[in-house]
Amino acid sequence: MGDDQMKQLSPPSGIDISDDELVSISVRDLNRQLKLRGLSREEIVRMKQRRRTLKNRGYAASCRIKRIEQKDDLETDKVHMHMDLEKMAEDNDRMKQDVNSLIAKCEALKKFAQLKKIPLPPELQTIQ
Amino acid sequence: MGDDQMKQLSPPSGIDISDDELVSISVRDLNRQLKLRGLSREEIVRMKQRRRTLKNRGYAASCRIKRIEQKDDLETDKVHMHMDLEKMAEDNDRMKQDVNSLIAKCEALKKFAQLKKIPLPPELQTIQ
DNA sequence: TTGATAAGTGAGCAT
DNA sequence: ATGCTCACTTATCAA
Repeated sequence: MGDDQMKQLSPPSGIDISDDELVSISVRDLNRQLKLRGLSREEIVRMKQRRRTLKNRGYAASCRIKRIEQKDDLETDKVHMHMDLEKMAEDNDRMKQDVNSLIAKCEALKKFAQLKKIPLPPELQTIQ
Repeated sequence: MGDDQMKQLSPPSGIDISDDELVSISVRDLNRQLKLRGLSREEIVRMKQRRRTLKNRGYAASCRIKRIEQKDDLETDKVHMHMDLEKMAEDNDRMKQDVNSLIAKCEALKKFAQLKKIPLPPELQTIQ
């Protein structure tokens, strides 16, 4: 399996190509280069594996970034919903006050009618 | 660095102790065992390293589990807040209707008064 | 020494 | 082949 190049993948066997070049180059171009310089089958396999490893390194990084972003999104959502909830609760309180003051107002009007002995039509007798 | 035992940490050099035993045994007992059987300094170092690696494997696992749980918690919170928001929105709508019907009721009472030519005291003339 | 976590590696799955 | 994700290893930091 792995044997000589652990973190330092760079030039494994006399071929000078940087990690950056190796991951970006197309398969076609890579094959061309490998043939152009006469590399043994072993060396070709190793070069391909190095490429795959470098690719994997990148995939792992984006995977981590993605995970963090998703978590951030969830946390942002949470904050927003908290604000929405608070705003709605305020609206609710305000309206509860409105309802109470309107009920009081109707009561007062009806009290006034009673005081003046004015009979109200039945549909105006209920409150709410 | 690493050389012979990658995934298969178990018996690295003739000493029979399972992964499970090795991670659970105390440092004191481990040292006792290591001396009891005559292990070379090299073997002792490797055994210690194997123990550390096994421990780390466990830490990594709990780290993963923790991450998943935190995400689940966030998602659960989100669902709950969604429900709270909906419930509050309903309350809001209901109260909005209450306010409107109460306003209508007060209007009707005042209309009735006007119709009957009954003068209202000023504090009863405003609505809301 | 112990525990936690970020980065990197390989396995395995899906496209 | 490419990309993603899991489990594992290693390095590193904190307690």
